[in-house]
Amino acid sequence: MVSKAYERVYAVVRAIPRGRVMTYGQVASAAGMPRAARLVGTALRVALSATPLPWQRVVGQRRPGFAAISIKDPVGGAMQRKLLMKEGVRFTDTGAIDLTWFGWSPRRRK
DNA sequence: TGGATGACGTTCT
DNA sequence: AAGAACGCCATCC
Repeated sequence: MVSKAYERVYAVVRAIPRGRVMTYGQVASAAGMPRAARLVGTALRVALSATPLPWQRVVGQRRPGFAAISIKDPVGGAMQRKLLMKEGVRFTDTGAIDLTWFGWSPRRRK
């Protein structure tokens, strides 16, 4: 049984289009929990073996306009990067993602 | 019930 | 500029 909070997180993540990404904080806000960014990470970790989900499209905000892989486990992190590159997301030489190109705002829907 | 735990984010050194 | 320190909050034990 999955909690209500997690269900909302999953709903937001499922709405991220292929080739775009959202930060944990953005997902939390969109799910109605503006300050629960950490919960998003926990929810996705649990979801790995629970429900099919484009979990790779959620990344950590590093500085305004840029995000990066935030998974601690190096193996999982490498897999996420691989999946994102495969769907067209480009990484800078320092491993950052330009949110002005690949960021996604569920409100603006474009 | 209470304290520990992060796939976070912001602020302060 | 890099790193430590907090604040956050649903779950876990």
